[in-house]
Parts: sequence; structure tokens; C-alpha cells
Amino acid sequence: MNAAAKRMTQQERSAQTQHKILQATIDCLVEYGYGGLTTNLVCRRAGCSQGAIFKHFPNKATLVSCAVNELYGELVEQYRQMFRSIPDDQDRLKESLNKLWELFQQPRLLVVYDLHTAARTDPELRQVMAPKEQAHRSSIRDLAAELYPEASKSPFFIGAIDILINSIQGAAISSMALFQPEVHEQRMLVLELIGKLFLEVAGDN
Amino acid sequence: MNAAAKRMTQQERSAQTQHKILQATIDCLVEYGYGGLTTNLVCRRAGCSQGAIFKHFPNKATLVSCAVNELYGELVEQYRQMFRSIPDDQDRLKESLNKLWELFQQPRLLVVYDLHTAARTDPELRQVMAPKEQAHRSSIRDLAAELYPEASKSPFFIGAIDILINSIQGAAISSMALFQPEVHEQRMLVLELIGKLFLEVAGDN
DNA sequence: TTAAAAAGTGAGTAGTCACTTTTTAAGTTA
DNA sequence: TAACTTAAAAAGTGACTACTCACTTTTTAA
Repeated sequence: MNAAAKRMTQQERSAQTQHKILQATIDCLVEYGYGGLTTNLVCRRAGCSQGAIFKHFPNKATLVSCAVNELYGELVEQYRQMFRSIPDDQDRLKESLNKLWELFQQPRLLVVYDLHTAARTDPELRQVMAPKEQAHRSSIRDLAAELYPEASKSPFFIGAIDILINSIQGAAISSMALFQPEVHEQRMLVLELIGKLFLEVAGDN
Repeated sequence: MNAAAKRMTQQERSAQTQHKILQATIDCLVEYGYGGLTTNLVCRRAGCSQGAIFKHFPNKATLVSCAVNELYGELVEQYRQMFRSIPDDQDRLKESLNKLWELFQQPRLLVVYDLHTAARTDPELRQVMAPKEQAHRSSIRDLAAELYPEASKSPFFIGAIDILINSIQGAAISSMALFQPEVHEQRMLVLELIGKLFLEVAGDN
């Protein structure tokens, strides 16, 4: 089959299957959700045996934990790249909000909400998620402060960022149960209002 | 045991156990989440046999669907009562926002978010949740329009309500994974900002 | 009083789950 | 090369799942 992968060191071999397993776990989370995640599905998608999973990860909880690590890392990197690509002109705020909205609707982030809600009744998962979400939030705040240094001095700044994230996040979650069209209609209104709020905050100080 | 419950009509008997089962289902959803819901747990909490569940509900999906119906009904009734109790003075807006925040943090509503995220990867559940959430949202909008008739004429009104709900909802979901303190600190800031936004919308027209 | 109907019971079924144990293959070192 | 070590595959294991079914108990109708 795979003619390219011929001779590898044990370390390379091990690292490769570990990576395959983690990516497969994320894929399964996207497709089946946390509730539908099984080690069987993961190993089939990774193209390895079930035993291989337990060779690298002592149990399912650890597997999920490591996958979450991987996922958050990828997401934060994605933000940085995306925001760096926004030109520094008048429409920067509008562009930023638009991009952020898109980012928060993407399947990979929907998984994060899935994990959050599951964490409510799963203490072990909660312990994993708490620090990840903390770091995630503050990296978004830092990014916003970098982009809008003048606004970041306002005492309302952090609050405004949190409203922004929460409302985008809340919209994303509602849209999981709701069907899409209405949410998209609302998008413009929501973004306009948040924009207003932001300008007010920025001018407040 | 239950000396009071002696002679009942079949209809009464049936209705009573059906109600017990639905309440037990909601309780289990609160305590164990959607992912941890089992018919075994439900029947033990309801104090009946597992067979009784399947006498009244053809399968687990239908059981959950009926429990969701019950839950949403109770929640909407709760809103109405709560908002009616707010005095019509200057601080009404602030009071409303405070109450709303508390409402959305209560365990029974956290279950709803759980169901929303589960609905993403569970088409059957999604079909159940979609109309319920639609009705839920519009009943909140109606309630807000009743309370703030002048603001409700603004073209931004619905958008503002949605930001409000989404951001409170988003905060509630983050707080499931996060630990509590930080969220509570942010609460005042968030509510103050949303209040500003509201006043602006109200005066906009 | 008695027959029929409805409600409720609880052991049983097939299937799935996370995880283990045993076996085979691949890579490393003498 | 042969002896050894590690990785992965294959084949379990027991616990738990939703759901069923033969049966008992309670209510209704004749």
C-alpha cells in the first residue's frame, strides 16, 4: 500500500501512529460528538488496531485530553494567522468581527462546546477543559489588545471582549439545534450592534 | 407505604406514573447530563420498573423528547412569573438583566445547552430541539417587547435581545468548563455593557 | 361475580463499550 | 546473522446498554 513509508525508526513509527490516533480522535469528535466517541471508531479511522490506542494512551480520558490539547493549539495558531492577514484600514473592526464569527462557527470549534457541556457532568473532563479554556480566552484577549491597543485601556475592554465571544459562542450553540437560515440572517444585526458597542468602549476612555 | 394513594382510575394511575417518569428524566438529565442518561437510572429515580417506561414511551428518544417538552413549558412559565414580579421603576432594566442572568445559570437550563450540543450529531434529537428552541426564543422576545414597548419598535431590538441571550448563554456554557469565580466577577461588567447597549437601542428610534 | 383490558414487573436478549491478554511483526543491537 | 526489545494486531473479557416478553396485579365492564 504505502510505498513511501518503508523504513522508520521505532521513535518515528510510534510518533506517527500517535499523531494518526489524535487526528482521528478529533475527526471523530467533529463527526460524532463527544457522546458518540468510541475507541473503536477512532482506531478504524486512524487505520490501526484498538490495542494500538491503549499502547499510547492509558485510557480514553487521557486520549481525549491529549486530543483537546492538540485541537486548542491548532485553533489558537489559526486565529493568529487569520488576524494578521486583516489589513490595517478603516474596516478592520468589521473585518475582524466577520472573521471571528466564521471562526466560531467552524466544526472544529463546535467540538469545544460539546466538550464544555459534557464537562458539566464529567469531573474528569472538566479538570482537563478548565485550564484549556482559560488559556484560550486570554489568548483571544491578548490578540484583541494587540489589534486595538487604544481600546484595550478601557476598563470595559475585557467585558466587551467577553460579550463578543459569549454572544458568538451562544449563537453557534443555538444554531446547532436550530436550523441555519435564521441565524445567518441575524448575523449582520448582531455584528453591527457589537461593533457599535466596541466603538463606544474604545471612545470611552 | 403510600397510604394516600389507594384507589385510582386507570387514567389517573397512568398519568401519575407518566409524570413521575418525565420528572425523573429531567432530574437525571440535570444530574448526569444527556450522555449519562440511561433508562435504568430513570426508572430507579421514578420508583418504577424499566418496563413501565417502555409501556408509556416507545423508545428512549421519545422519552427524551417528551421530557424536553415538559422542561421548556416549565421554563417559559417561570420567566413569565419572574418578570411579572419586577417592579415598574427606574431600575427595572437592571433588575431584568440580573434575573435573566440567574435564570440562565440554573441547572435546568444548563440541560438545554447539553441537549443543543448533543443535537449537533444526533439528527433525531435535533428534530425535537429545533422547534422547541424557536418557540423558546420568540417567547423571550415577546416578553421583552411586553416589558419594553418603546424599545421594541427599534429595528435593532431583536438583534439586541439575541445578543443578550447569546452572551448570557455563552457565559453559562463557558462556566461549565471554567470554574465559577471568574465568571461571577465578569457578570457585573457584562450586564452593565448590555444595559448600555439596550438604552442606546431604546433611544435609537 | 367474572371476564376482559390495561398497567406494571423483572429476568432475559443481543449488542456495544472500554479495556486486557496473547500473538505476530518490525526495529535495534551483539 | 541471532537474540532481544518494542510496536501493533488479533482475539478476547466482563460490565453495561436499550429494549423485549411472559407474567402478575389492578381497574373496568357485563
